[in-house]
Amino acid sequence: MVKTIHELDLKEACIQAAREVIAEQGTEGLSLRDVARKLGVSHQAPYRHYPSRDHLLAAIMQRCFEDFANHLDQASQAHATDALLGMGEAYMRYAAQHPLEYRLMFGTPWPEPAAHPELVRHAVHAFDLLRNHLLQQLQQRASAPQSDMLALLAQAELQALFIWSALHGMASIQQSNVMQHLVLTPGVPTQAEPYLMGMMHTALTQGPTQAQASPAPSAPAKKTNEPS
Amino acid sequence: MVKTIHELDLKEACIQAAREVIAEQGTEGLSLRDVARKLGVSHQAPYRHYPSRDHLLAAIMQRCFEDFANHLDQASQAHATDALLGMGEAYMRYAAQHPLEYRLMFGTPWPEPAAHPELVRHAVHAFDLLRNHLLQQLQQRASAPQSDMLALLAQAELQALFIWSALHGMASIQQSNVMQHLVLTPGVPTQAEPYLMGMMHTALTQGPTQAQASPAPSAPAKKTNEPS
DNA sequence: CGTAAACTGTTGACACTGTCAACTTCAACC
DNA sequence: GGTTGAAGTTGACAGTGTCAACAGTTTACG
Repeated sequence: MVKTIHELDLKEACIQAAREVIAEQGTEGLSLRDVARKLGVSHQAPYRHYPSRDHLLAAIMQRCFEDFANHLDQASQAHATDALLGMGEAYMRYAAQHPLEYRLMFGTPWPEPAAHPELVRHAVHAFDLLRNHLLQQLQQRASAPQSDMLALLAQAELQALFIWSALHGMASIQQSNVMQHLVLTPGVPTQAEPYLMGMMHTALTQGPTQAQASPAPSAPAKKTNEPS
Repeated sequence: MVKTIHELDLKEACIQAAREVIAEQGTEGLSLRDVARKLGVSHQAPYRHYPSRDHLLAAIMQRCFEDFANHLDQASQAHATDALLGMGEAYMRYAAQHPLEYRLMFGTPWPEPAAHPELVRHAVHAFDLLRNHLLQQLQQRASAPQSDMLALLAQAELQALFIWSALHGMASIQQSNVMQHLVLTPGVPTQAEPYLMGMMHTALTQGPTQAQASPAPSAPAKKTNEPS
């Protein structure tokens, strides 16, 4: 039995084969024995490189996060006039073009988080891209040169979480089959995404209003940023 | 062998037992044989009432959607001053208190959508609650009595999708273990949710701005609503 | 009433999965 | 040359969803 299959080492080939399976059948349909068959090796061969199925999954998720971060970074640099809008569109584009990878990253219950520190590092990096960009933008607009650096950072993080929430929420909803059954007014499904972008833009330039109601009082009504 | 277990019929008992398993071990850990053992019946007994594991899952999801819709409806009525804010808080509260049920509804790849029309009906109902409330609110604010009913509906749907996206996104992120590893500025995690509510409020009262950029032109820049 | 059908539940099997344990190569190194 | 360690193979075990054939009970109907 010729074994011309491992041009690259098995460890790498496993990831590649597994990603193909995932792109076809989704995360749930992935089985170690399947990738082994696909590579023409015994069902225990992958087990020699990954201690468990979850470890292989973690490795794949890590790759996806790398790709995703690169995708975002590239787009923000290409879209010079409004890098933020560029990142937002890139985010949605990635989710639309790689639905199963996206679901793998953000929709799958993670394997024990402590056991895969590398995975966490790569996942956090994608978020940092967004946060740093927002921080930089806030610093440019801030009138005083060093106006409470920590407050600016917190501001950027809140904005980043808001943006991420809105984008992820819409991407997630568009993928879930629920959307197709909603019986919406004709133009709405295609308008939803640009509308969301517009709403985000409004909120980001105006800042929050009438925040708290019943829950914990926490801080005494954080000052909002008002550029111009 | 006494069979005192079926006070209710097995069909109902299955759902109840399965929900317990899900609340303990998550959706992935659910097995028909497990609920059968838990009920003291043979492994094929549940199979007599549900054609497959997916059908049982669909039945449970349906229940969850009922509970969820009731939760939202109750909250919106209780919070008379600002029903919309009430629904938003209720949404986040439900997600926080029933994380696994929430994940089951919105984070699990659905079984064949066409095979479970009842499920779709109940899922859509929760969305309709939000949409109808927004429509009613828009109608109250509209100056002209019948100012293009269809446009108002579309407006309500866009707003509903925006709200849903933001809420679902934040809920989903808070559950994903990623949030815990982000190393945020101290106050931020607790401020994130009220901040999001404030941003949503701003966007809803102001309307979208600077929507389109590069993608499809589509409609000629829909007019935004500007109350007052 | 009696019989047949329908429903509900049981047992046994099959293919499939992840994972453990023991076995074979086989190259590298002192 | 013998030892060691890694890489890969085979075989087994428990667990799963699902199919098929069987048994008990309830219901329907002539």
